[in-house]
Amino acid sequence: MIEDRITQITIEGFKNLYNHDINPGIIQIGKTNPEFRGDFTVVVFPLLRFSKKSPQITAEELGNYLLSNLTELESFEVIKGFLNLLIKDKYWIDFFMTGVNDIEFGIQKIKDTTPVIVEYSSPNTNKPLHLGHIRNNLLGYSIAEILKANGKNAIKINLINDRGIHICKSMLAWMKWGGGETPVSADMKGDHLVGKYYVLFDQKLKEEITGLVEKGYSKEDASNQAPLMKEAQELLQKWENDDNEVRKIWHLMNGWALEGFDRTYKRLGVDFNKFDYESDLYLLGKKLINEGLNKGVFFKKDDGSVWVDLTGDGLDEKLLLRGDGTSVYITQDIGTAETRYNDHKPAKMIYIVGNEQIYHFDVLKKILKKLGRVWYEIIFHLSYGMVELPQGRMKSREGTVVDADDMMDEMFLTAKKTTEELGKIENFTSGELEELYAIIGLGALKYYILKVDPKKNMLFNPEESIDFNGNTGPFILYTYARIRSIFRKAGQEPEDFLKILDLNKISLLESEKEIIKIIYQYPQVVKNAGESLSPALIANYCYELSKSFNHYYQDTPIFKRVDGDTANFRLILSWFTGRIIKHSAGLLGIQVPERM
RNA sequence: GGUCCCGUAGCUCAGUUGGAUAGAGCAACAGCCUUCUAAGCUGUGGGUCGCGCGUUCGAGUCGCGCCGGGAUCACCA
Repeated sequence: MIEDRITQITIEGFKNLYNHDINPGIIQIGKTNPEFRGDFTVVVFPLLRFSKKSPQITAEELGNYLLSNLTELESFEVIKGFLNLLIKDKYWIDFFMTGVNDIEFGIQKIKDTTPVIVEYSSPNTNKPLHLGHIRNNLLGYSIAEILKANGKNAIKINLINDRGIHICKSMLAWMKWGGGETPVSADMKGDHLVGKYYVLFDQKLKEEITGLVEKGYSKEDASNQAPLMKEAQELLQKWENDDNEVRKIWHLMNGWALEGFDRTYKRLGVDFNKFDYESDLYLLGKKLINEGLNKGVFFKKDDGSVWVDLTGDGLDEKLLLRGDGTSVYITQDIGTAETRYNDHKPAKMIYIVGNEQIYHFDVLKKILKKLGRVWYEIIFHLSYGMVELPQGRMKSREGTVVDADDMMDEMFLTAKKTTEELGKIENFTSGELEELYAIIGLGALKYYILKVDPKKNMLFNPEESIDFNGNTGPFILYTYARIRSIFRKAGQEPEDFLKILDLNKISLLESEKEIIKIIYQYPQVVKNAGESLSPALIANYCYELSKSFNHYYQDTPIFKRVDGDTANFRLILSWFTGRIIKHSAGLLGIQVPERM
């Protein structure tokens, strides 16, 4: 990195010019603002206390020192307290040549085999996935890919929340009113069928509660004593007691839900290294609760329920086990964390879970700490923001959710409609078109979601379809397709041009240097994205690069009407750009088309 | 009420560890296909970075206090 050289020689310069040893930390090197001439800018203000001279003079003196000691430096210019450095084209051309020959450009070559666990998706098996889950899945998948590009051993785990009172509700409704309906008989995806009964349960329960309230019960009593609620709770106890009949139905309905999820995952293009099932792990949590009781860090109330007192940590008392002995959510999370730690000894356990559960993870870590699990510190909750609709957040039970499968259908149709309107379907087979629509539709959706900073809430308006122009996924795909098209027209593959590439006579256009400089940043962007676990950085970068290329392409002939060496260079520059677009899109889980 | 997150153009979002006159896209308007894909490119208009005080040579960025919005504090997950 040339920045490191600038830093190093600046330190040297301060020693020679002013006889001061300065700390590399205070040397600020940034990109030069586009309105000025230069590639990098050294901000001299923080250095004045060492030079004891005015900003102008200090910058001049440092500039001259750099000019005679940094061979890559072409010239410099001082404006106010800013020392703008212009780097020689040769440096950029050399970088270009090295990068283009590095087939793994941008990714970390030093591999770290210590596992980093990324838990994401983690659906409940009582209802289908919605747009919020899509955000979760895309973030999880992308973050794992970004970590891999940073040389980490990312392990993707999906924890299936397949037990609990919510599952029992769907089961109960199906047992009572299902009439033996199956996904086949109903011609419905399994997860949607199970979800249908979850909603039905809720409706019937509400009716019961209303009835009870009319009879004079308080709202709270009515909710607690509604027969359906009691039945669901009994079902949960039977389940925990391994009741054969209950387990059979549970197995059946979970199977439907999981089969449905599987199809959604495949279509969305996400995958996992491992599936954990809450039903397998929740008992471990109970064991740890006992350990805590024995150690005296938890306590039991008269009704038999188990609690932990976190008031000393600024939180509240938290329930760990119900009075009837059944587990709650956090019970199994304690067991799961312990198992994962023991099984993998990971450097980090990243949980991709919505920001509504910040408190939950706070509690989890504090509990593990109380149990003496010092590794609680490796738990990192990536709390992403909600996807909101114009009328507020999505609510499954109120039917204000955007279903994941519907969403993908819609994106596919929009892609189809747009492509047809633009008249770009000639020379495609119908199979190729299907594939193209899927790539474009999903690309638009994924980019739309991932370009937003994960921790921020985001708005989705179903009335306005996701855009295909401007700062969008299709824009990026289009740029890639354009580049591929160039090679079809040029008649040879990039490697053929690379073989005969001669850069000796090339002088860079501003727009070419601009693209090379953006490519130059790529490894650092990948690194930043890995450190901050933010696919948004990759998305914004990919857009920036695409935009820059489109600008270039608009008024620069790539291989027509230019001499051979220039054409070779421009072709290879286009190829390199395309490679970075494809790679960065890949980190987002976005595929690119050969044509569109 | 306690804790946490957010507030940047009409809308959706960027804005590196504090640096130069705060950027994109959409929407609006005006242009550009006889040359490699116009899902593109160029231009115009649009801002009290919620408000105030402070730290600093310098604050959208850091600190404190307000205002507004959201999340959470369940024998829900």
